[in-house]
Amino acid sequence: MKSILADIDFARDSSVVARQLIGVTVLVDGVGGRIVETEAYDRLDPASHTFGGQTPRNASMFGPPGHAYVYRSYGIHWCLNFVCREVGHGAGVLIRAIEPLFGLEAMRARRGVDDERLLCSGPGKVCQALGVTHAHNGLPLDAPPFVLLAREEEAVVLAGPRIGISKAMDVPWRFVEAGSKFLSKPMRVG
DNA sequence: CTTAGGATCGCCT
DNA sequence: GGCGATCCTAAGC
Repeated sequence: MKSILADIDFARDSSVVARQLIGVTVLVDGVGGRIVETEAYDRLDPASHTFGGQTPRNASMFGPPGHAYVYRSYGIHWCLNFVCREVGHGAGVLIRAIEPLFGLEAMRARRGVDDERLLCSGPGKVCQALGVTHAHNGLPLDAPPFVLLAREEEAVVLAGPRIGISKAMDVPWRFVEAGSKFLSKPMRVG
């Protein structure tokens, strides 16, 4: 495997970064795989945690780009975001699904399931499988335990509406790798 | 296939 | 008190 570090410009718009991240490999302590599903969120976006301004929970999303924003979802799950734009802006990319490639047994042990398709097919599952918790909130993505590896081939990316939100449903800021079997949900066709 | 409910935390009104 | 950028299980069609 080629270990070329991904050179993502996290200062760009989250929608641009979200598309560029499809096909990039993310590892946490050596466990991870190819990103196949992302969603973009922005300060001027009613569906974003940052829409209402800074709070203790979302503070790291207002921090420097290229760092992690980890939040607790529904009081139970963790969700991992990559911070975008500049300090104080409040934008990020939610990592929604990964194609498991490295550390499969660690993932199975943490998730309690065997089926590869169920290991990382959702934002909460990704964090459970990779061992991401609040302890990772605010950490830089270019230093351990994180590793980002460039994609080896161009990815075919489809865009569509985001999942699990009740505002800005028409904004097509969900990005998936076409044909992937590891998505949280298939991309609507047509 | 679809829908419903429970778990449970941070921030909102 | 209410509501999520969720997940799992169960039940109904």
